[in-house]
Amino acid sequence: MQKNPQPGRPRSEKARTAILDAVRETLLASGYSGLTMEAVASRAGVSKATIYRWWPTRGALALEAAGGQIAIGTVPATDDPLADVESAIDQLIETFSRPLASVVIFAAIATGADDPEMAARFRAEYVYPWRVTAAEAIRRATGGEDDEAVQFLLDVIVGTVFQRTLVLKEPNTADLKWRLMALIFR
Amino acid sequence: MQKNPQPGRPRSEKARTAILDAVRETLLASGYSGLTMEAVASRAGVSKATIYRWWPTRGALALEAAGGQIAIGTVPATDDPLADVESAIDQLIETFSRPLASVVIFAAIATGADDPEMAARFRAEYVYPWRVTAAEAIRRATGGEDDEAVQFLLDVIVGTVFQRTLVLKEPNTADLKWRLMALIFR
Amino acid sequence: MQKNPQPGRPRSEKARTAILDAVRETLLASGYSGLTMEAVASRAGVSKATIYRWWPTRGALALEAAGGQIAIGTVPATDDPLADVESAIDQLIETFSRPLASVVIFAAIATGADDPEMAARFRAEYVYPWRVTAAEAIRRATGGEDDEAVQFLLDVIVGTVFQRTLVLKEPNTADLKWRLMALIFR
Amino acid sequence: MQKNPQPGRPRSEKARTAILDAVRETLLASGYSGLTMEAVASRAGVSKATIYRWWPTRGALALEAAGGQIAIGTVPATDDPLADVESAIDQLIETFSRPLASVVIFAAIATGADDPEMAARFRAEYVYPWRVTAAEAIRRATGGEDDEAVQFLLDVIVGTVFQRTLVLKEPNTADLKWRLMALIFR
DNA sequence: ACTTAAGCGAGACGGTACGTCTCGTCTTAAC
DNA sequence: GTTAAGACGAGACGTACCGTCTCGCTTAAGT
Repeated sequence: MQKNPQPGRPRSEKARTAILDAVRETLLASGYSGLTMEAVASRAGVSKATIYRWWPTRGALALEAAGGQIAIGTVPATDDPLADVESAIDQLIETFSRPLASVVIFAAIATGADDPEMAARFRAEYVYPWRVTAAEAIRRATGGEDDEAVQFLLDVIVGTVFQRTLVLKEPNTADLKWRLMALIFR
Repeated sequence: MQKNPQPGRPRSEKARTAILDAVRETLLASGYSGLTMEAVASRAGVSKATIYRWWPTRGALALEAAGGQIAIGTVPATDDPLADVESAIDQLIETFSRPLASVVIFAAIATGADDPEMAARFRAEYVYPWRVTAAEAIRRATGGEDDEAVQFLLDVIVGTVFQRTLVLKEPNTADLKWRLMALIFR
Repeated sequence: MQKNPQPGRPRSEKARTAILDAVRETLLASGYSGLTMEAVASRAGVSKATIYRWWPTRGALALEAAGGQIAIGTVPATDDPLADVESAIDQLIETFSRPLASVVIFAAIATGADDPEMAARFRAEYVYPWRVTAAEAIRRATGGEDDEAVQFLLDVIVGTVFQRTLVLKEPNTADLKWRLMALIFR
Repeated sequence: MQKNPQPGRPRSEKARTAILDAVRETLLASGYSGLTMEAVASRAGVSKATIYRWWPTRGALALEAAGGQIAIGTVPATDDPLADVESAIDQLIETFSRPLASVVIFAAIATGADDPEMAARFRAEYVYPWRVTAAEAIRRATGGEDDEAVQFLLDVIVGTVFQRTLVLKEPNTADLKWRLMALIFR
């Protein structure tokens, strides 16, 4: 027999969905710089106040709207550690190739300059899970490197893939995985 | 006996200097997002029209103002190729550690999403010279790898250093060079 | 049981009043040429957008702000038609002597060169009512002149009073009415 | 072997003419509000500084450029004083009908609000000569009215013609003269 | 059924910055 | 010394978004 946990009109799921859809459409159509609150409100048929009631900044909005697209998948632990590392690299490349990824990841990194909190949240929510499981795979594949060495290899992988796919927009990702594997494991 | 090469009042070197100084001060004080044309004009004691007369966008302004800070130095070719590669990595780390570098490089990358031309100019002017000479050093140090392999190694170096120093803001850069050297040459 | 007749936040009467007051103060202090949107906004403690939301041009703003000062009063129809014509002339002289009248009437006439619509609105709203009732008074006082003759006499009255009080800024208006009465009625 | 009476390059008559022509063209094409110094300079193929060297304001410029069009002709003194008054009214109507007159006279009056000096110069140079000779004609035609009465009649004439032709833009000026004559001389 | 309280749309509000325009002044080299 | 060219500081233009606010109206749960 619980108390009314929240009196009043409940949050409109319809508005929430319309807003997040509008954010995705706007990001794809106009990029992060075109993601204005007014544009989102207008496209979603929603009042600006409703957006601000639930998301403090457009960064938070973009992050939540694109969440499903930018979360890097975790790496399973099979009994073939090399295959697991391969799989970690695949996850990374695949995520970075998604339509919204480039837009939102750039924004997250660039906004990080002004707003470290958002950058931290981005990493914690969307990168960290992959990082932990990928680290485990590398540790096993390399036969027990110390943590610093593993973290370094993760940075090599992330940095290189980021550079190739997002900064240089190199479309050919086929040999990227093999080159990285060869580099790391002799 | 040449004709007047440029009629009219010549460009004021004083205004130019004041503007570029104001840009640097503003970038350091308020970041790229605080770099408004009005702020620069006001700090430089200059009219907005004068800024727009010479720079079309704040991106161009930031690039020119920070130019000296973000140009990665080229790599000399000595008869110790390994030392040359070390030197290339040093140049990169040292450039990325300069006060303005983080701000402007993030901006260049983020703006690149909207304005590929600026990203291209950034690379051509400030990165490419280093890249060419660093590639040559790697080629010699590795005993004549093919170009694709060399480019890949450059991306590994740039990506890793970018990731470590700018994205993760890892202050400890001491072992970064040695880890990269060890990774590449065995 | 009516529906919400106007959705959204209602117009701020405070802002409206502050703007119109600021317009009047600015007109008196700096004339029509000093009536900039920025000056009004600043003096009224209001954003420029709020002004533009409700008035399309500074002309419309001046007209509305000064409306009460430049509307020429209508002429009552008593059973002494000569007294009514006198009263019509008095109204005119009195209106033209008000503090804002000179500034705004000049502006309305001068702007009329570029923007006939504003001149038309000025006449329709602030002059026409007087003109109709004054015409009726003249008609009765002259014993039924045809309309063209009456309109001509109105132009004589308006033109002469305008010339004397506003163009020549002749302060002595005492004999103006009597001279006009004498001219028109022998 | 005379001394150089004025050292240096003499004033370019060509530039002067080009400027005044450009002023007239601009006034006709864009009205007084379109008469910007930049527009005149550009149309005349002349530098702005050259304009400012010789005319202090655009008002002075307009007045000089349009001078020939807005000077009201003087009234001859024949032995038919009534005909002379008629002639005075004709001069007025004819002047007010010239292409540039409306534009410049409005400007002179409107600018008069800010800059009384210009209004005074306008009257002294372009209206006063007519006014003196017209006053003389009226004095003779009315058999020696006192000066105040004559000045009043002049204001009636000027005011009425201004009102009809310039403010109301009434194109039919045929009966205007006769109505004024009838009003003044019974 | 009635009350209460939050959610919602619409849209006005004070601000800030935008990029453009014209002003009147200035600085140069050519004439 | 005057000219054309054109850069300059100043400051208003009208527009776009910002984040906040004030309305009247839903929409449900608790009475």
